Amino acid sequence: MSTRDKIMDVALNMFSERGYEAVSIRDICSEVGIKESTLYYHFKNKKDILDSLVEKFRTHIEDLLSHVDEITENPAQKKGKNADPSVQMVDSYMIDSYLFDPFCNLMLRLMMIEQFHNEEIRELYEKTLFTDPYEIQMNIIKRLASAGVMPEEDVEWIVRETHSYMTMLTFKYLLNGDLTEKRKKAYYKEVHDFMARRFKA
Amino acid sequence: MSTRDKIMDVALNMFSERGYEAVSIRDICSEVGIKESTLYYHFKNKKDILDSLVEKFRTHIEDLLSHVDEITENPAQKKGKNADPSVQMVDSYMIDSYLFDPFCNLMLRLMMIEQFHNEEIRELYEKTLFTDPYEIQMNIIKRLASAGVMPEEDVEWIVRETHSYMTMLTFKYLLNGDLTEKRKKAYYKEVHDFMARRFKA
DNA sequence: AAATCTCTCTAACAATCGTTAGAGAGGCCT
DNA sequence: AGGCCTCTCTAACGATTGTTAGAGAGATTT
Repeated sequence: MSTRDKIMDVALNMFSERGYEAVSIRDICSEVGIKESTLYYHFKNKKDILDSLVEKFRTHIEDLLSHVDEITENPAQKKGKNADPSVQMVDSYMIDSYLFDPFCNLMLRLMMIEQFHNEEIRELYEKTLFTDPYEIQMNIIKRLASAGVMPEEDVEWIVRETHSYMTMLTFKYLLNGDLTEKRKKAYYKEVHDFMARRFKA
Repeated sequence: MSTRDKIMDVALNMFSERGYEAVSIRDICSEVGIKESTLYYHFKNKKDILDSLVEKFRTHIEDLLSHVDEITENPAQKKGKNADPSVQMVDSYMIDSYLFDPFCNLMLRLMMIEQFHNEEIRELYEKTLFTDPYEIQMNIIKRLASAGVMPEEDVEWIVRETHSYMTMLTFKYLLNGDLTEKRKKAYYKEVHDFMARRFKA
């Protein structure tokens, strides 16, 4: 891993736990094992580290969303031995490579902290935790409804309830204290229980 | 308002927006209009301000919870011209004097920021945003079920869905950016829509 | 009237903050 | 071999951090 990547990695870990302003350049440097002036060779100032993290997250999310669209539109391709409904496929993909993913999870924590005094981060926070997940759920469930798997008229409320349940669980288990195996397990179990009830299969 | 109260008020406003560590003693003092040494007459150090805020919130919440218990157990007393079900009464009480209350709302924001590196605050955060609200909903809906208003076997899932919906709305509208009238209105409307659908009355 | 208590001030302390100038070491191109 | 580019270092800068000693003003108690 390059020095630049190491700096970003360490900075994200510290920022997401203590907040951007509470972490000093010297904290980051001593953890990485470099002198302060070396950091300033890779970043023009402290803010530049934060901006780079946000930019990296932006492109990461774009890739992820386009991949989700792909799965949603061609669910048949991805079916394995048991024909999972695309809801479950997309959800398990979102869990593994978004909510459980170390980089994304720490970025969500960082945004949760910084959103109150940074409008750019606030918008990204709202988009990635509320707007995008809702839209993803909506696309999938609309598709299921038009395929006749569920009644058309209930779509909106099914989406709302699914989305709100997943969101609550995310805040309760994944954006609360350390992301331990125990919390991941508890989260996964509750998601499974909800899905089993909602889409009885 | 006493100097001590002014300090706590200003500190809470600043802590909840920028985080505890990012706010300096001088920031607080110049906003209050006192010198640093005066602050140290009222608080033994910076941490003491935070601890005092947490303590104030703790007793505030205790009072609030005991009042909610009172309403839940004697709903008849509080009925006005139209006989609201106690669900709605408690919920509207919780909204006005908890989620919309300036002190409580700012404390929730502060706890949201500080929970990642302060275990005491994390526990209080989990209790006041997840554990307590769930229990309150459970008490009310159990009461409605035993009164025959709704089927007993569905109680658990009705509580879960109500709680998750309310929690999601809280994070989306009340713990996101500034607490504007617009966001309050949007929150209130969505709560109303959900309740109207859930407890068709 | 003297003494005590309550509250605020001036002025300073060492430590830490973000940031920079400039030198040096190693690899690559001419 | 000489020059250039990449990366890291030493050493320091002015500003800001949390905190404290000690004096002074006003009200209250003795």
